[in-house]
Amino acid sequence: MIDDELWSAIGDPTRRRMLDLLLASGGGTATSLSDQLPVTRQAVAKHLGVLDRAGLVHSTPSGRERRYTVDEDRLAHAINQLTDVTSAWDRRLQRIARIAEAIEKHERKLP
Amino acid sequence: MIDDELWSAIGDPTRRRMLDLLLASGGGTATSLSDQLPVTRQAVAKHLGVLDRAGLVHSTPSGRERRYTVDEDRLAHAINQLTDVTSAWDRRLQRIARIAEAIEKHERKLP
DNA sequence: GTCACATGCAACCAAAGGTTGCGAAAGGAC
DNA sequence: GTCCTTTCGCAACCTTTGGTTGCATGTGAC
Repeated sequence: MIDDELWSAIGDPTRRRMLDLLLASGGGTATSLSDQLPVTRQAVAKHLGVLDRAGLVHSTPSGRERRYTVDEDRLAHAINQLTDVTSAWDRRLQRIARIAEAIEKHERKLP
Repeated sequence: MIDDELWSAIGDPTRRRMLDLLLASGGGTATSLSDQLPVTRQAVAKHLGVLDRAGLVHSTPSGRERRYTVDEDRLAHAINQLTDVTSAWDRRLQRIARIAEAIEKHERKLP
């Protein structure tokens, strides 16, 4: 089964963009992230708190700033779960498509 | 780019379960869904409204009940977008893994 | 006609994403 | 050292959203 905290952590579009930015630049602070996002530093800080509780990022204080980096193993885990969900739906859709096709073929025989 | 309404529609865990139930039984009503879910009929009705606005389900009134079915093409589209996001992250993680490996190899040469 | 059941609508509540405002700690300029 | 800037953390507040209860309406079964 899927870990709901993980999913809800990456379910938010702002958090997805944050993870993207952190991956692209190899880490960052609440302030540096908010520069590249359409929300305030405080909103970013709250999201970082969510990501931290989900284990997707880790933070280390360094002087007057606090640097966040992505936990790549954990993110890979989350991505695997996402893939599982999508492939499960894919299989179900394909099964339905096959059934629909069979019904159609069946009905063509008896007008 | 990703359609945010689509993503947010399938981003909610209850709505995901609803789509699953609708696919499994080939359609259903707000009442029949709420029987199989831990929420009230009215909550289900609201979710069905969201899914309907996102184009993921369609409804047809039939007598005193209103029957909902999944728009499979649209859901397939949403799943494709999900797949795109996950594979984009996958590629990025792999690139980072390669870089990290290269750095490690480089540092082993100069103690 | 009456009774049961499914729906739709409204009011209300709690959590989450977002904002502004302020006080405190670290670093650099002088 | 003092001053100024920057970064952070905390609190109060607003809005949206997922959820509830309550009630009125419409439709099928008897």
